[in-house]
Amino acid sequence: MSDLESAYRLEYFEEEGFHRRECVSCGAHFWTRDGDRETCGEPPCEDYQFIDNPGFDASYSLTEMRSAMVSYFERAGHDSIDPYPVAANRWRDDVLLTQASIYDFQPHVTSGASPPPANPLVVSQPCIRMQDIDNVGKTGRHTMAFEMLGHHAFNADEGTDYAYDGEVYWKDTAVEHCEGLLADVGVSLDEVTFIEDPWVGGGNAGAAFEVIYRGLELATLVFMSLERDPDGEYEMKDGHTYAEMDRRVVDTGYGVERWTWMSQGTPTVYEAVYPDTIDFLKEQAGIEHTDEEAELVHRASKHAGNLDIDEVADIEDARAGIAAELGVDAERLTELVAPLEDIYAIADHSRVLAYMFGDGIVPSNVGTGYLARMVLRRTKRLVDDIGADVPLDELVDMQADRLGYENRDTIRSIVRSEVEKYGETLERGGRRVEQLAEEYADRGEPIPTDELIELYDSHGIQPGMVADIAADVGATVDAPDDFYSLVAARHDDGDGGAAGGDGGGDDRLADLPETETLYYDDAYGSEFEAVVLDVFEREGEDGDAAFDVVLDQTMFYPEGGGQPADTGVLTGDDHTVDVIDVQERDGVVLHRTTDNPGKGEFVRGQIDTERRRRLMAHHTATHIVVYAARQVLGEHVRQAGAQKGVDSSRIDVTHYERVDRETVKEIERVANEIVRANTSVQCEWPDRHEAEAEYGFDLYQGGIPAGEQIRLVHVDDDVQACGGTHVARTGEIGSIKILNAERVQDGVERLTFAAGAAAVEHVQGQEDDLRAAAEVLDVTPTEVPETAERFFTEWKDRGKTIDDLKEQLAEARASGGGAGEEVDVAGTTAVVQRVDGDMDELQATANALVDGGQVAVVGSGADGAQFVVGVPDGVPVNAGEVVGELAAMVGGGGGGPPDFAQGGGPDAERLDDALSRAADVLGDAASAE
RNA sequence: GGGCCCAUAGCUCAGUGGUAGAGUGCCUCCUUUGCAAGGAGGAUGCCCUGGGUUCGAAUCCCAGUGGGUCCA
Repeated sequence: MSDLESAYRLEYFEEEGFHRRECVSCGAHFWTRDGDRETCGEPPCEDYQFIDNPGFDASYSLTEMRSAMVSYFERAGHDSIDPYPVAANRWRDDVLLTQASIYDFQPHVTSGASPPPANPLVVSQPCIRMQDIDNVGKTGRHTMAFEMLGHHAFNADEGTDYAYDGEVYWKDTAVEHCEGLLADVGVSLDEVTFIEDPWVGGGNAGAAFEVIYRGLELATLVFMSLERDPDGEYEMKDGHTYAEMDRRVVDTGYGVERWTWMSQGTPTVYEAVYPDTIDFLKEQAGIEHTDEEAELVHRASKHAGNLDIDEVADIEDARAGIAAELGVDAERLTELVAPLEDIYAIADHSRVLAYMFGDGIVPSNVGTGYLARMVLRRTKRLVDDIGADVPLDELVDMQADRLGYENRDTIRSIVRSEVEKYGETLERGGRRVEQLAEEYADRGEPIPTDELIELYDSHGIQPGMVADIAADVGATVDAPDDFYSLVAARHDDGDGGAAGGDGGGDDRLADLPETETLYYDDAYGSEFEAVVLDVFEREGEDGDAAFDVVLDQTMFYPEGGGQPADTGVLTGDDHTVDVIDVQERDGVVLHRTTDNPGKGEFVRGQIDTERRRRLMAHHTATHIVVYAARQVLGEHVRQAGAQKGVDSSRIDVTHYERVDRETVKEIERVANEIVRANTSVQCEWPDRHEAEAEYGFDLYQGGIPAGEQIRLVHVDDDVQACGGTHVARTGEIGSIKILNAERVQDGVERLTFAAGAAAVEHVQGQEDDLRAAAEVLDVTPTEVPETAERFFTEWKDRGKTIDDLKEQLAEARASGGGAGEEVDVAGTTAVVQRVDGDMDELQATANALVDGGQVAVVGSGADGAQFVVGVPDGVPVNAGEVVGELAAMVGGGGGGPPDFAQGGGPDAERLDDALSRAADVLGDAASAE
């Protein structure tokens, strides 16, 4: 088994007189032009050496740095392409955020299935790395948001089957380009080291260099040339073996922020990248340092590189170490530095939010929306902590402005709405915590861990916040160090094994040719002729026999893209079989039938045209509704899921507020305008990259198709990648009726609508309902709302009147006397009375009797047999026991407090028997006391 | 996509299978005409909706609706 050592011996290094050295501090191997060099140059082996000592000839702003770098690579033969969105899930479904420039080309380009937009190319790609969130502000070099400038080349062996072939350039040229750029900005190449650092990721691997200059990693050059293979000859650090591929990808990453920082030599990267924001925040937070303090902060920053929480066990210790080195008190250092760290983090987080909202992410409890919400809340807390009185939307807007986003109004409005939601959460939580804290403070106990977990998991309140509030009322908190892992444990319920794959797997299927699809040529066609290529016998739903029929060509649309399958029949010479479902597997269309049409037979297919027309109308209408929603709600609206149907369809769209009734009507109005405009619906199959370049990633509303060509559907100004069947002109839809808007997730609104005939049917159905209601009320439909309201208030008033009357009746009964049997129990008069009313009436009567100083036993036969027993204060009879015995006689049970109890049973005929024995029961109960 | 929590007076919320509550706001009266005043009395309610269990459900179970929150 060989290692990668030979992969690092480049001809370029040989020619240029490089030396391979081993770092005396960490043992890493590196290449350098300086034969005397002993360390690799990267912290912790060396400190930063460029602070106050800029490493380039000139000082660059971020924008200047980016354009200098891009133009260098353009001169070196690269095509520059526009960056992709930070929301990577807009073109791939395996990750949420863009974390590197290579993400732009995964998975289809790196796998060789699609050609790159240019080759070689350079791109300055905005990236977000959530995993760095705790380092931001502290290390001086970490940012969550950054631009990774990558120059990429995609190489493949001649004669291979990939979407690109031939050798563009490989390791030597890549390193040469890197040094060229460094020299171009004035770096003395003797000071640069190339550390060998094998790279592994996503099933691929390869040699890689970290490029270090004056203590800072300025670039990583990755040479992806291996793929996972159990028999491979290279064993990598992940423990798997890898083998050489027949394609090779140059994947480089240059941190534009770090280059900017290097050019300026400021104490932190943040001051180089966001000088205006930092000054602004310092001013708002009222931070002023004496010369001596400023000097201390300045010196401390040179050591901040060692504060990486991923590598330092305890950040307090690490800071204490720095303080000791500077000869100051650790506490004093923290006091000075902490607010600055917060300010740095705020600047960075605001940029993250600007990217996220600018690229159309909507805050939510799921996906990227959740990440955005977390960042926003954290940022809001930091702003509050430093005591700056600046609305968060303003800070984010400053960044959005700088980044050149055009949807700044939407961004601001999203941020405001989200800050408000957070405020409500905090207020709600605060009240809850106060109560809890008082409770535990009274008992002199700390708030226990499981209460904290509950508060966090269900109400979003951090333990730190609980502690703050608790302290106000003198309560303490029992917060363990492993708090967050306890929360995580609560979510682990040992998820069951993955669902088994769907059997099938016939080799026969793999041998069949792709089915020729006729539905794209003529969406209105309904009849076709075909040859049965093969028939697979399957087990149907109820164990009945079912068949998957493969034809050479078909007009049946297989389920896909949220559009259900067509149904219909296949007719042969002897018999006709029903097609009940249609699915597609690797280009082969499977027609699920109830009978076997016979392999090799010649059949005529006929699809259910009424069903198909309705599905087409709904599908085109779906595009229109999304488009209308974007017009009305804003550009951030994206389709988050869709299901077409025959009677109605639904689409889920992202939006940061509830869609109210007025807005629904507006969307409906715009949608119907497009219908009435009767514009034609066009389909085309352009090259994927050309389509992306022209229309952007908004194309992929309904999912991301594979392949070099994609199918685009144009409806009015709307363009989407879509594989469905559509009507030819929007007018054919007739009308669109939005039936309902519901919030399916936070930030996702579901619009249910009907199109064409289905829309009319729904309106008719609703009118039927309204007329039925009007008939019951005996008014015209227009008078229904008013009448309903009048009836409802009248009904409520009557309820109150009835309650009053019942009470009066009860009092009359109680004072009228005579109606009931009176007996003496323990020196008090007891009244046993039958009153055939409901429970309220019985209770009122009993209350009235008790108020008169009498024991009450009231029974009713109105709804089964029911009793209420009331006992005045001081009479030694347990009402609950009496009721229990009486109720038992009618086959039921009962109970209640000793002074007032209820009970009953189903045996109404025995009610009088039970009442007649009530006196005895009372007597027994009294003597038992 | 999954987990958890919540829904009761206009508002904020208690409520333990047995007669629906508090604080605040509201109305009336009194006191005082002094700043978030004091006193007395009064009205508040489809206890989210629909099923189920039970003699009896605001309370327990199931489903739905609406909201919150954590995780991937």
